[in-house]
Amino acid sequence: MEETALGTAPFFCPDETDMARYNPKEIEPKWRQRWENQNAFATSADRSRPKYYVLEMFPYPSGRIHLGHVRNYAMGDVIARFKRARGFNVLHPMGWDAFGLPAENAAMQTGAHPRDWTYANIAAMRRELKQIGLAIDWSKEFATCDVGYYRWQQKLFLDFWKNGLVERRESYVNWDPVDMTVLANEQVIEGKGWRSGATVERKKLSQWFLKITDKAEDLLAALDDGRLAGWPENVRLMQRNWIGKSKGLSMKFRFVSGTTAPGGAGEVEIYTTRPDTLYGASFIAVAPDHPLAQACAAGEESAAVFIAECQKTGTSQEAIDKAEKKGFRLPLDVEHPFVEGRRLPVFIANFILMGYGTGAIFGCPGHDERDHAFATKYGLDILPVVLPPGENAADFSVASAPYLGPGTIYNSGFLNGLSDSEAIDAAIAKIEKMARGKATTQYRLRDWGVSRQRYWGCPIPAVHCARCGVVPVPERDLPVELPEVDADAFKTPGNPLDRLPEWRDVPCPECSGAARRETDTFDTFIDSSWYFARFAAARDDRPVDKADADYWLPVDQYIGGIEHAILHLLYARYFTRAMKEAGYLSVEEPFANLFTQGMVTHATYKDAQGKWLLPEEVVIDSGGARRVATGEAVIVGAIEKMSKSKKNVVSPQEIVEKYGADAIRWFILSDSPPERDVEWTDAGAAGAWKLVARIWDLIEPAKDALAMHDLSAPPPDAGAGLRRATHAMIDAVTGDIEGFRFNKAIARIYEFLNTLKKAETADQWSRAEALSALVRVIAPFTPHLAEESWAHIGGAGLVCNAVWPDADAALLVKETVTLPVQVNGKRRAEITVSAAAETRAVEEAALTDPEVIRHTGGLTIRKIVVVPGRIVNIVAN
RNA sequence: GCGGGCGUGGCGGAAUUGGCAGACGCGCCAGACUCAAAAUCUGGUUCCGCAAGGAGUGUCGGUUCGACCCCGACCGCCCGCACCA
Repeated sequence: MEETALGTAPFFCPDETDMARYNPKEIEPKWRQRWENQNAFATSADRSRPKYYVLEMFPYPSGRIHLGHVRNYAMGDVIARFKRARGFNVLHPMGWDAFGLPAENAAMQTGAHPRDWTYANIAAMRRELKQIGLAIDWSKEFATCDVGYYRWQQKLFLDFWKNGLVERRESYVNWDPVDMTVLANEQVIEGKGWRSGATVERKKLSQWFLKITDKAEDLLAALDDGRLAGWPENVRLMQRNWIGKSKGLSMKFRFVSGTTAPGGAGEVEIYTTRPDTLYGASFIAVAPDHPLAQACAAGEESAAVFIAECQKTGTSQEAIDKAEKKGFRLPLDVEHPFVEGRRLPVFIANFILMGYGTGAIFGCPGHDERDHAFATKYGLDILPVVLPPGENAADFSVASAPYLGPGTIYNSGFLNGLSDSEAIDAAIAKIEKMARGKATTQYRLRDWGVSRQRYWGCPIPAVHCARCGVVPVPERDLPVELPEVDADAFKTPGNPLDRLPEWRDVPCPECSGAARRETDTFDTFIDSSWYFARFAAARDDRPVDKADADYWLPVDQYIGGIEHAILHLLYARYFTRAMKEAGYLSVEEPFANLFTQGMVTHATYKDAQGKWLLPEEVVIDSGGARRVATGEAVIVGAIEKMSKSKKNVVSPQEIVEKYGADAIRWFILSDSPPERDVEWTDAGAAGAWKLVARIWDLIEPAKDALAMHDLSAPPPDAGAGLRRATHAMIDAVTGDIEGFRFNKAIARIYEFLNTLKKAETADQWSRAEALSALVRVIAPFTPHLAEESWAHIGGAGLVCNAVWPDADAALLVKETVTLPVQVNGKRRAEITVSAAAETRAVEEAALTDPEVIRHTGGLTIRKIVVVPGRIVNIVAN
């Protein structure tokens, strides 16, 4: 791991003298109290103004606010405050994604009940969030574990069920054979159960599914038809790949006469996206779950053993992909459809997935990575059938590696000479003509399994009756509340709900016979798939109020981590469509604009024994990194995402305590582009504190400046340099906030501070205008400082209610421009010309410049490139 | 394994999207203030070179009057992968 170079200066910490300049500890709580007293951020019922719904992904109540949260909510807060200042009716709510596994883990470890643990965390985190000074309408707050929320989720599920969006079927879970419990992927560490250490197996359970694949086509179409124009291209691309639409061929291979498939099947159906490589086929492989494999296993012990072996891989895609490619030769061969007499062996293979296509493939080792590895291992033929452009058929080989690119088909009978894409069409046409298969469309997307065998989630409102089957809980019986359990119940593996007969055993809603409740709870992704609608349109008697939802949705700006690019965002898009179908919403896309922010990182520290150390245990001075307590040397490791396991976490509370909320907000937005990772450094936070104090130093002598100068009256000196700088700053900052370039907005503010400081000779009117603009543009970033400053210079009301300053276009126009002049691409001189100068005049000015003459002496001028307003390049030799 | 992203001074980053590479901040250096230090203020700060000048945006190659930006190959790091949220 690379050692990290860090500044060696001792950390600055403001002392009493500094606090006498500007004391956030007194000033910040004061303004937060005023905002609360005046209900400043309450969402207005006034529908005449244009609305703006800004939402950050709501937090999981893990216990403490971390800097990632601060970054996320600070960004949303800048947008919310900015849009308020621009006259929008802003909705900016906050809530808690409160169900989930960590609460049960905590129960196991500490004996605290998940409910108590969760609500205590919410209370602590709410307190911490409020200290950041967010412009949030707290009256909208809810947690997904509130019965008042999840009862409406149950209602939505029943509606979806009625509408045919819900299905029950079998699927695999990770099973810990020692603890006898279902494991989350997260609880599987290198193939072993996290508590028992036992090798995890796959086990089939009957589970609930939402049929997201039915909407795959529209979920895909919306990515490209402009409905998601406000989303980053990379997220749309990831979703497109995740949905994974492919056009291919489903076709049947006949078993060679003489070999009989168990169960009597005469053929096996495969799916392929590369029918152009059919002549390169050298084997057939089926998934371990394929009926053919299962049938063979029934009569053949060794096949059953192999299949059982395959089941010992976890359920995650990564685990399946990375497992060594293994196969089991079945006593079956198929006929090649085009080549008389060619026989292909049939295998069961661990890398074939039953859930995709038909669960069977033909292997073409010459042109597929996995098939190549498989064929090499089992000594199968590797035939090249696609010739790359520019290659010679005699020399080209795929013996050592497959060729995956485009090319011309050869060694392939009637397909010879066609391009790969022409050959796909030709092969499909031929197979269709032979009545052996047909062109089909496949999606990689699988249906959404929503059952979880856990306590701390929303109960699924269903009852299992031996006579009536699976029966929905009647709406009058909603909510199905989570029953009370002892905290001790979590120490026993498995789902406590299974062990509560008094809750579990109920009469069937239809026949009143003995029946059992569904004891699975919902995937917490469901909770987060409609919370935005509930924020906008909560009512006590239904999931959402249609009129409110119609006014507020879609969310105008959604902000959250890139780690949610696929699952959460795709599920929310699906759920919105399902809610529209059930008559609750009018939109199908929940988030008009999406911004994905980067992570907060920090250097990692270890002691000589390799134990992780907290940043607060480490001091960095001229002697390098040392332990505060003992003085021993500390190893400085890589800069990584803040995580508890590596202890590279900094508590926002400490920073707020030390420097104030404005400083933490300013720094977290200033250092990196919002979409990129930001490294937290104490020095950076200290720098932000200095900035806060510096702005106050500038404001302090200007008491009542706004009262003394009537800014609505004409300025005394329209062309003054300071006025130009002020309006250029307003223009730049406004554009940067709208474009989510907060770091650049902040750089512009710094630049303006430097200008303002130097403009000591400017008239008082222009200075008042500059300060008035400055205070209003810093308000979204450092709201407490802005309020204090606004009051000090005599601004009317609260600055959070003040209108955003307008840039005067007349002051943005430049009269002259300074152009660099290059000679043969190297910058040699600079000329200043009128902004309206003609190309001829610019050329003239460039050629007569003494530096240009010096560098072109003795050369012939071949060409002059003039890019108006940008650059001049003289080509000479 | 598959999918997505990133790579620019000592550090975070900027570059109007093909037009002055290094805005702004941190750090560092020098000066002012101070008995002194911190804080504050002023100036400097990509590298090599006294200078003229030269080199330079992960590496190699290409397109162009002109490339951090576009194209090709490679190297390194990070994120996601369906039961973590």
